[in-house]
Amino acid sequence: MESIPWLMETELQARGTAVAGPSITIKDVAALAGVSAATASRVLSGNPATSATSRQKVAAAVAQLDFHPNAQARALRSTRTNIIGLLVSDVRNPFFADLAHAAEQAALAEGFVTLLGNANESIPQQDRYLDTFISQRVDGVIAAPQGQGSSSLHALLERAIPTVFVDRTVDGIDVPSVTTDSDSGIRQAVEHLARQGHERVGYIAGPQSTSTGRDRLRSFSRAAEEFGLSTDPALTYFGDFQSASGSAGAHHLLGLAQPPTALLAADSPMAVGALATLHRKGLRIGRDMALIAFDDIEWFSLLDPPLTVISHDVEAMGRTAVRLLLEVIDGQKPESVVLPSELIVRASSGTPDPSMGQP
Amino acid sequence: MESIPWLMETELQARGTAVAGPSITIKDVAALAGVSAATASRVLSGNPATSATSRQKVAAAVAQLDFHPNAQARALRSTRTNIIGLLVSDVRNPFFADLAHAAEQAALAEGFVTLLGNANESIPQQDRYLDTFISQRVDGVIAAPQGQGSSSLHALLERAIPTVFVDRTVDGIDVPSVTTDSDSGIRQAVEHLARQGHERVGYIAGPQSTSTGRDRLRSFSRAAEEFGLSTDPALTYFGDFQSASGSAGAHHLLGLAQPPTALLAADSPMAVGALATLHRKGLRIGRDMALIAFDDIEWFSLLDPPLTVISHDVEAMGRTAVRLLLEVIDGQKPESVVLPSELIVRASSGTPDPSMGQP
DNA sequence: ATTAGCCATGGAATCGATTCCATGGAATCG
DNA sequence: CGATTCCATGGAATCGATTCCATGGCTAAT
Repeated sequence: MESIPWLMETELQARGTAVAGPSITIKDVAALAGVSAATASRVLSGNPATSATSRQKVAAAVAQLDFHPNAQARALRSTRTNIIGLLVSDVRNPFFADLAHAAEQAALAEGFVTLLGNANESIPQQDRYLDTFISQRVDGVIAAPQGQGSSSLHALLERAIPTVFVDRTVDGIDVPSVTTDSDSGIRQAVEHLARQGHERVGYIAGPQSTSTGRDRLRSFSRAAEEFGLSTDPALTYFGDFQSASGSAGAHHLLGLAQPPTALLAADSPMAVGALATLHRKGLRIGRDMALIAFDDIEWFSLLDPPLTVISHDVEAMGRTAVRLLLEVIDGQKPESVVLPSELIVRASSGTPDPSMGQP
Repeated sequence: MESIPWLMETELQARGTAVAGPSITIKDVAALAGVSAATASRVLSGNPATSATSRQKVAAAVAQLDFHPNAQARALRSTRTNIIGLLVSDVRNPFFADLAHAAEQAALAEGFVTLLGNANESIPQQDRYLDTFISQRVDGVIAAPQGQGSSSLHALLERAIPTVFVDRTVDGIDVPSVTTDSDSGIRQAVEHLARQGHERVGYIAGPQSTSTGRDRLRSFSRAAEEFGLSTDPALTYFGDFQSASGSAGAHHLLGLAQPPTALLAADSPMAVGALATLHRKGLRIGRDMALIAFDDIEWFSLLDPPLTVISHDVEAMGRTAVRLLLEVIDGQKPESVVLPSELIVRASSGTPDPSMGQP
């Protein structure tokens, strides 16, 4: 048993604040255990070529020194970092918060830690993070991508860094993905509104630089036509998936010469923004103006009236993304997964107010 | 100009999916630029001891090879990782989502990336992450800690890893922190309720294993006494800062022999839970039962009635935490920062319904 | 009993960047 | 014009773990 002078607790305590000493390495552990660094390493990584004796001695030394292996050194040699990069657009959006939580927990269960990046719907910032992920030599990336395959995205794929897209995809880039089949939910929503007697439905679209923005708009247009709603292009407002654009969108649509009697927002922050505008204008939701949101959030059902939404299982999406990513890391080529969406009718989508639309 | 056969794009493209080749190192860059690795390294790290010629040649080589330096190797030698660890309890809580977003953006602006950990209000999971942060040799940690200084927390501090507490603190651990002065906001809220004529106010407390849970309860109790409200201990329900416990708390408090006429929840998820219970019971908020939440959230003002809240500046909290952390990393010993809180009166905190409290 | 085979072990090379140190050439000064 | 300083540069050591490879001690098989 050796004494390691610069580790003596008493000395540290005496100074009040600890001072960074030379950190403990596997050699210290090996020396204390009376084995070589190679053997200590084998014990730590669970290599079966170790005797019970050395396993026990190394474990004791690790505990006594409170040894925390240097992840950088390990990663450098073994080319595995046990880090995954998670790129979302904004964790303040509850959808991405749920997604990030689910992915992070699933990754942790598999021994990975998560580097989080918020792209803020900005392509330069997305690229900044992808470049960082490359430099960090992450074992894999889960991304909700934006745009049409930026240079950093190509750099990622050229280096064969395992990547899975989540929520969104990029045309022409063949990467496993976990997405939502927005079409079914939107179709149900439009059908539901048509049945309630709505004819002019305003659509607050997401940015057309995202696959979800495009897909949902296409689904909406197709369904509007199918169920005989107005296909007036003025009824579509292009937002950016953020709350302020929802407000602006609602404001714009309500100001049309022929305003809609119902609004459908392509994500929840924009729905919240639209809600705020409707409140400000004193419109009663579900009576003066119907509102349906894509994405369900716990408290949407607590609003008065409770919001009709298109719901999908975000937690499953995060979990599945991690599962697919692990398969890619493992050298497999998993199939993409498409999760269902469905309409949940609550009380914000009633029949149109006859006083609306007739100025 | 050399050719690097395994990097030829055509070959990669031909295979459809890229195959991980030997990755490009600084030696490749140096060779292509016709300088030594040492010089290339100096250029890359902005060391002034470089000639304009080599700067230009290295830059060209970096661009041509799309070189991304191996962060692990760099960290191993230089003992700086440019990674900070961010430990929160749950990003699905909008408060922590805002905090995480603000901290991550501020860190990015300073050249740091963020490892995110969700402790889920679980001490073992908190420790798991702190241990991981130690192993990753992060340059600093921002944590919303729980409990009374776990072993991993001490391990962190013994190693002199720069740490800043955010939102919460741990008694007896002297670490710079950024917290909210909950007391002023809670005092205002209680005074406001007293003025409205409430006498029995139910308090849905946070877990007493957190400093915020304890502080807010103490503030509430003190204010209740000061303004002459009932100090009946049955009016305090102990939740865990998560939504379900808010529901349970409201349910429990409403079932008392002498139920309260107002509820105050110590964080927003519990307020949402309480809201759900009130809805389910058909109670009109602000009329049958007043409700005030600690933490403001964008859509609280969109509820009907808009929620009275105790608000604080979460974005500033995240930004400040990063600033303090950088100061600690820089060897300084910054003062802790306490941010103010204030009551925002909206419509959920009206006068008590005389029919309540008399079964 | 002798050899083949297995297995735990330690020494040494390795991962990729940074940094210390010695060196040689140009610039500057007396 | 010779001596001194300055500065860009390359070689080599280094960070801390992993892993290849050779070795020696055992057991098992003939």
